Amino acid sequence: MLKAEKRSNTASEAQLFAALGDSTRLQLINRLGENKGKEKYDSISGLSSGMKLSRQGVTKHLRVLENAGIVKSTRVGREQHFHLVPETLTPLQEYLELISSQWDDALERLRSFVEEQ
Amino acid sequence: MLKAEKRSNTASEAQLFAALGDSTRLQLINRLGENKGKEKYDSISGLSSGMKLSRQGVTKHLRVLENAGIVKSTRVGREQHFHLVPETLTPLQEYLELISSQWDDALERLRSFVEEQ
DNA sequence: GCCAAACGCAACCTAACGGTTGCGTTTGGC
DNA sequence: GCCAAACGCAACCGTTAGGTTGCGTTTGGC
Repeated sequence: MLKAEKRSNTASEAQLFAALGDSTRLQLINRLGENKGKEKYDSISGLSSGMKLSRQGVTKHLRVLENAGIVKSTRVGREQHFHLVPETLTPLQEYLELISSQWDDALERLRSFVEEQ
Repeated sequence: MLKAEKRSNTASEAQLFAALGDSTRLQLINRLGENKGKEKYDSISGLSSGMKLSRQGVTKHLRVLENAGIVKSTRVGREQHFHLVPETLTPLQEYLELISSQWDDALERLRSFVEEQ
């Protein structure tokens, strides 16, 4: 097998970050996190109630999250229930940690370089 | 002083995520991480060389990153040097961890609920 | 069996985004 | 002192994103 690329696929990470880059969608994620298991709130109508925008607006945002793999949905009768898929976000956590650690490493190299002078 | 909100400001987090939600900008961040301290690559022209888009295109992306606080710049003569500010990203790491932990908690509550039956 | 709830589809609109080009200004180096 | 490098500003363009409205369809409950 070929070795994995050093840096994973920035395209898919960009898609994930972009999906999180909207405050309405972050609100939806918050609601799904807080009300996990409470059926009343994880349907489209349930999630829409209390939001400022229309049901169709909420639907569009949920589709974005679903296309990114951040949520999944199941149909139950006439309702569609959504739930989080937090595993999808772990590559982002790793990426953010990588940036920080790279920066730390660079700082370390710089420090030792300076000390050698 | 007032206590901080339970959930930080989703608006600024959304802005940060949005700034990361573009593969060109992730590339720029990667370059700034890899070539930290190498002056040749942290200027606008340096960062533009090897990219597919024009210098002005790169400039616009750098401004987005700068407005979000992910990079900062300093003027040195006729060049503008950019560097990462990784601290800006820690709220995002915390947020992602919060989602995961919330989900775990909810799972735990569900499990104990089931076991009580 | 009928009505309302929950949803999908599609058209439409405006504003923002990603990108380019053209041109002017400051600055470094020979 | 002159030229080219590095950059800022502004106009422009096509596409996408966020949001609405209208209407049709499936489904649950009384």
